Amino acid sequence: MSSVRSIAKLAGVSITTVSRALNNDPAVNPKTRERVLAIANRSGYVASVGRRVNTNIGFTYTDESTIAHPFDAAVLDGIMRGADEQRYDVLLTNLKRDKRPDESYTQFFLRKGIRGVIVRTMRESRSICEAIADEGFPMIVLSERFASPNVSYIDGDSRADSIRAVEYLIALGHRRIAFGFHSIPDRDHMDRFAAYKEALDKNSIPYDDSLVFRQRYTLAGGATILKMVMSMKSRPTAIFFADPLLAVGAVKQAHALHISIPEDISIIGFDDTDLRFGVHPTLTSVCQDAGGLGFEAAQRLTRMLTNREKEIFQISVPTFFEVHESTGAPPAGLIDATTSEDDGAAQFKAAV
Amino acid sequence: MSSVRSIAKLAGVSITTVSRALNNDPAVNPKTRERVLAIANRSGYVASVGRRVNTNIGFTYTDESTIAHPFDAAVLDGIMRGADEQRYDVLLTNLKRDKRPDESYTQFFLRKGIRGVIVRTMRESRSICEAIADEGFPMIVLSERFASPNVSYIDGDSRADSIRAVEYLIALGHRRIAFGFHSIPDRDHMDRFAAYKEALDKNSIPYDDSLVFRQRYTLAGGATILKMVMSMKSRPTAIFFADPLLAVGAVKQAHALHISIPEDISIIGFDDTDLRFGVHPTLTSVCQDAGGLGFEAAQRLTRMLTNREKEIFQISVPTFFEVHESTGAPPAGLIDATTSEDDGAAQFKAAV
DNA sequence: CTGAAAGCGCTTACAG
DNA sequence: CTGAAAGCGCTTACAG
Repeated sequence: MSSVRSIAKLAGVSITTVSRALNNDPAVNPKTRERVLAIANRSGYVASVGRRVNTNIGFTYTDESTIAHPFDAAVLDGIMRGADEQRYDVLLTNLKRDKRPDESYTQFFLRKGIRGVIVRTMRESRSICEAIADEGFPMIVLSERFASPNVSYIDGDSRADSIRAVEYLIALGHRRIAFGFHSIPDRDHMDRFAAYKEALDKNSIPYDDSLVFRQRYTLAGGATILKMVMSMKSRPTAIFFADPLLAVGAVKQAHALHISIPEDISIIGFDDTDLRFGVHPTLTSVCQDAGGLGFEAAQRLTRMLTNREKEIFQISVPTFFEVHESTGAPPAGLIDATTSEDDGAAQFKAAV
Repeated sequence: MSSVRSIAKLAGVSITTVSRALNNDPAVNPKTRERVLAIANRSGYVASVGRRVNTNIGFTYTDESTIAHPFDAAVLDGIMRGADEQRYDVLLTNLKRDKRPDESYTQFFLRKGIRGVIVRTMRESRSICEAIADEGFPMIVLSERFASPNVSYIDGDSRADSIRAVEYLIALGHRRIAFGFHSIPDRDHMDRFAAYKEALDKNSIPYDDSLVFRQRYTLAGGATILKMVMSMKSRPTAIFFADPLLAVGAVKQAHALHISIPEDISIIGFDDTDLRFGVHPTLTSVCQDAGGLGFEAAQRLTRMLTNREKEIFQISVPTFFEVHESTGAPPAGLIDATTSEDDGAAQFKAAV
């Protein structure tokens, strides 16, 4: 391996001069510096000590990385913007892949050159976050919540707006409202499911298990839910989706079946980014600013590192509810579901 | 700052023992190790030398970071998968923000702990890539091409498929084919524009400047192009978009105007990810596997680093052309544009 | 299981 | 503008 010593030998100077050249000491003769740097670069020299700054925060997955998902991409973009102020860089790592069984989390992060970490975790790996917090390593968990007072987190709170969304449908006259979510029982989706039930309850609409649809969070999952809803006897007149892709997939399927939104069915989506604007009609949605979550997490973490303080953050950022064009009054014939048992299925068959 | 010395003092052991504990030497008494690690973690100890591995590649922007764009997000996802095999991590950095004027690119990267770099650049910053290559630092430029034989790059070659796409429209009977692209003169878009012209030329269709539309790469830009096309006298019967968002925006606008695709107008999009599937009808598209580009770049770079070889890669990955539902024969009344001067504008007005 | 001492990589005050 | 020497942070063969 290349070192100051080997470079000094090749350049015919002392290690002192090599060190100075590498650190841009103005005292060094420019020609000497040139020669030294050329040799250093050619031999792949890497300082094993010293000047190398260490201003990385980690964006770390406990399990598989899912960086291509719109939510994660937006979060990461926010993290980069948030880390900018204190001039930190962002290192993407994966605990599952690289942590050695014999090292602590702190050791793992320091080995990677990480001074603080933003963690993205699945439900089953929550204990990892608690362990990192117990070690005292600077950390913020993204998009989860913890009861323990020493685990920092930032998450979006979609509960109030999910209730608002369902009540908006109720105010428009809807009574049979379907709920679509994905089959991974993460906190966000369970929150929204609870909110859906709470909104029904507050408005004395009985909860009906047959109106709840679980699918993989894909366009096909959303399409499936739409088709199932439209083929039901006394079908729902609205669907509230807790997942962006499901909502988009449902809209796409509606077009394919010549079902009009919102004339035939109202749809409310959930959006972490800008997907609601990519379809027609623009989706009335509960919206979460994923980039904002990442920004906030990174800014707080890096400020904490700069100030060398130790703080615990437990922050819930409320979502916001946007009304667009995908919601309206229920179709006249279906307002009272009990008196028009078969209209839904009939209309669906006509559409197909 | 915390060091082996200060920790040794606090723990009441020698620096030797501290070093061993930090490196998980099995010879250390577990209780001693516990005590040392606890102190190390508490005092925020960071090894300034030694064991810290340095297996980072950089994903570096020369200008602004655009990580939230679907193309970049997909690329990064591919990079992470590609870096996995050799167990590299990915550090996101920005040359514009952090490079000191007095340091070489190599020094910048080494200071950041980066052993090789994947560069994303704008047209105006191509010279930076050449400078990095001249220094001999391991690098692959993503999604650009270079004539210089010592600059490594990997890019998607969409030219052949862009010609194929336009010729597919011609084969369906289209003669007036509009071209929509964004206003940033990057290589990709200029390539596709050239291909559009070449396809017309090969088929003896005169190029018409008024059928070429430049807009910002937003949904609104695509919507504008669709509206402009539909309101033209002797309007085009098809549009080929060189940008994903423009195509999606056009489809959305068509729905809003009750214009049917492909019955009223055929649309071919360009897709770096999966956007073509998110709309109805699924867009016939020239497709580029952005994740694959990132994967390939990262895998080759990290393998090169592992093998300590120096290679130059100049790789063009062909795109692929997918026919879906957004293309069909031109509307009967508009097949020969010269005989139906006003049909397009009339139909548009009726739709509005 | 532990430590004193040697030694590597690096930087820097001092001398020229 | 340069180098010999001192010194820091760290690791490790050797001794106990």
